[in-house]
Amino acid sequence: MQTRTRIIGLVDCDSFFASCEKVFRPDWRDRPVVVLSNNDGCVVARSAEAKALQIPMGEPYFKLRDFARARGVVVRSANYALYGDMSARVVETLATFTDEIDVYSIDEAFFDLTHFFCDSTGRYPHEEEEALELGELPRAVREAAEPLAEKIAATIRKWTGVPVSIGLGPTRTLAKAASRIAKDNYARRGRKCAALFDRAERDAALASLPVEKIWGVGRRLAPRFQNSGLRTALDFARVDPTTMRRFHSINQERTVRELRGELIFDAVSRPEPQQSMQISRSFGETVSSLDELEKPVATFASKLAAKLRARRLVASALYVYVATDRFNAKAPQRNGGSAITLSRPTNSTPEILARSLQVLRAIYEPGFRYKKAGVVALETLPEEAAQARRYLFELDPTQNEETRERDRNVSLTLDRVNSKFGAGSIFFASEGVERAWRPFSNFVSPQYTTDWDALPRAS
DNA sequence: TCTGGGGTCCTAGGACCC
DNA sequence: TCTGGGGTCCTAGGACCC
Repeated sequence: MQTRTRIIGLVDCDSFFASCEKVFRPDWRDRPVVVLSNNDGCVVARSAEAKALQIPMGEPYFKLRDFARARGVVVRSANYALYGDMSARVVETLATFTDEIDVYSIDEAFFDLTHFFCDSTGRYPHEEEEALELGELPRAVREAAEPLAEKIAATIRKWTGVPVSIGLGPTRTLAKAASRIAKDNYARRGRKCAALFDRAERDAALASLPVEKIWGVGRRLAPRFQNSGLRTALDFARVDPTTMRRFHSINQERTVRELRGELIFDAVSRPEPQQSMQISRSFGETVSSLDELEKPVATFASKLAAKLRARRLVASALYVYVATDRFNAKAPQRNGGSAITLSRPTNSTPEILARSLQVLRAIYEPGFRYKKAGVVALETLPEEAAQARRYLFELDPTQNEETRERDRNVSLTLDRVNSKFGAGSIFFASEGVERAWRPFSNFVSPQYTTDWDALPRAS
């Protein structure tokens, strides 16, 4: 049975982090810009000019430094406060066109335009007059959808300064492929959008897309497909779905179906609540003693609790891990971690902090130079769900209501002060004042949009 | 000083049960 | 005598995404 073809779009910001940096520095408009990961470790975003210089994604900065200096590449440390705020502006602009949006990541959002083109009975005009195959649209609709996408892209650019590409298709996987085609062919076509509804056009486009560029085919699987003669997305789409499942897994079967125009991943609804949340960092310098290791772990635990509260979630369990430098082959290696179930789901800072340190003390082993640690909240639940559950279970006798109330108040005060005076204004002594582990961030731009003192000046 | 951080889903295999 | 078949739950590991 064939259901009505949906019009699914993907807004994909071009070189997002690099573009955000350029918005506030017009003088960098034509310069290569790269943005580094935490700890100034490796390249995570490259402007078009930087890509033209063949700087690879993921390149460690220490390998790039001399080249960047010689070629006038602008190098920035990641500034997530800025990118998060710019991302919200892009989504707000998109929301002026449609309510049906699923923010997929900091630089991508899916949306649905089906309702724009259907009449009051939910049908497309002229749909009966054309013999439509799976994933196809009536010609008139097809020809109107792409200009609308162009308009959305132009509006986002105008209102936020961020350049975006938009792909349209009957499924998420095809919308994603279309956005890539729009990006790859922008110079030649001069358009920021592409659509894959027409069967012949779709086949031609998929034939030009290498198999490793398919959404859902990564670094490990791509060589396997190539070895069996599947070199393009079109080759891939032509494999029988059942065969694909037998030789690979249900994920690859779904990808085949989506490339054929069959809707598998719904466009806008992803109702499942988040299941885990973590804070982890590599350290600027290795640390060895338990005493020193407690500071970053306490800091991550504290940040994690605040992040849980911000999303109105609680954690049912915690996992704490520590690791040595995996790139240092000469140093003895250790990866240790352990989980602990909380007596009751919580997002209070004092409790998460104390329990995290308890786990750390249990897994700590002396004699290693630790380079990284992380604290993970597991089995996260919405606060309301946890609230409702309280009445179903016995209260934990080891912790009375008074203590919980006090912890809640401490957490609320933390949030208020840090929101008013800036993140990190107050913190627990166990987080430490001297932070040898603090990651490097040597080239960070101002918080142009979230800090009054950093507003750009017009002169 | 020299290589990021935060997520999701699926599968295989073991333990255990009838 | 001689080792079925099916189900569930859990965990570790691998794959993917940005």
